[in-house]
Amino acid sequence: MRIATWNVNSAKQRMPRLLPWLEERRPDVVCLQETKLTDAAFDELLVAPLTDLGYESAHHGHGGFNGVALLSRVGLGDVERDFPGQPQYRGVTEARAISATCGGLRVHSLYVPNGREVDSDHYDYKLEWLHALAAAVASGPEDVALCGDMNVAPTATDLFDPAAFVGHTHVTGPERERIAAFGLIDVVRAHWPEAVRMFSYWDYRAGMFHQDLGMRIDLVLASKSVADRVAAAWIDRAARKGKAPSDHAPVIVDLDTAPDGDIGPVVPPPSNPRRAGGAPLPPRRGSRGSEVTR
DNA sequence: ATGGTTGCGCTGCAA
Repeated sequence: MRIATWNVNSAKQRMPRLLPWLEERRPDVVCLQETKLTDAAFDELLVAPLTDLGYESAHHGHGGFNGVALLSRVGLGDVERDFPGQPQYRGVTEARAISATCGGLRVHSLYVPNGREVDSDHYDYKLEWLHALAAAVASGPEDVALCGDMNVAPTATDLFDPAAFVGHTHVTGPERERIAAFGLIDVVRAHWPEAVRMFSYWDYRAGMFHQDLGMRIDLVLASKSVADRVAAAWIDRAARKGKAPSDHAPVIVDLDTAPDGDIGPVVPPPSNPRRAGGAPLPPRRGSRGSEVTR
């Protein structure tokens, strides 16, 4: 079962990237953030093309800002908008969380508040929001994956230059402590413990992507029961390239055998015909191939 | 350069 999460920065603007990406990567469960749509607009724009691709979907949004969605081809049960005890910002409950049971797993699509400045009410809101989410998740099912834009870089390795972030949000002790307090496993980092420049977000401005000056703030945090099933975990950096990208790249996690031994939906081969069929790579430059050295 | 870009929805604000 393939799970993906992607902050699309407007589902409407990203449709020309999102739909072909779904066809190419074939995720079974997709968590979207920053759709910036109302539920009515999501229904009008996306439900028909998603149905054609085999997805059920659920959306939670008020338009303008925020907005989260779940897409699934492996069931979409017990959909919940917001979470119990979710804090408000200045009297408003923002559309930043939706969860459902997909393929036997409780999946959350989350858009954690940005925090803006450390000395702001938005930062306090961010910390409260993460604390309340941890309590809500702790009282939920054991098999869980929190997927989304956490707006926290877990460690200094997740930043292009730690010195550039001193005094800013996304890197402070309290933010990182709230992420750690979930007691869940950051499955991409667990899969690539030594990787550097493994980013999921690059600011649109000043050629940050071109210079590979990014951050890893889009995470899949999973219970050990789920993390033990991870066969692959990676950031789809190619989706940040080209025309009209989001400023975030998707995160993709493949789970192998389910706990009951059912292998579940099999991920089809890539649609790219040049790669389909497993054509052998050309020999490496300087390779002697199978020649026997005398 | 107190900068840069994108999106929303009107004009400045959020990211």
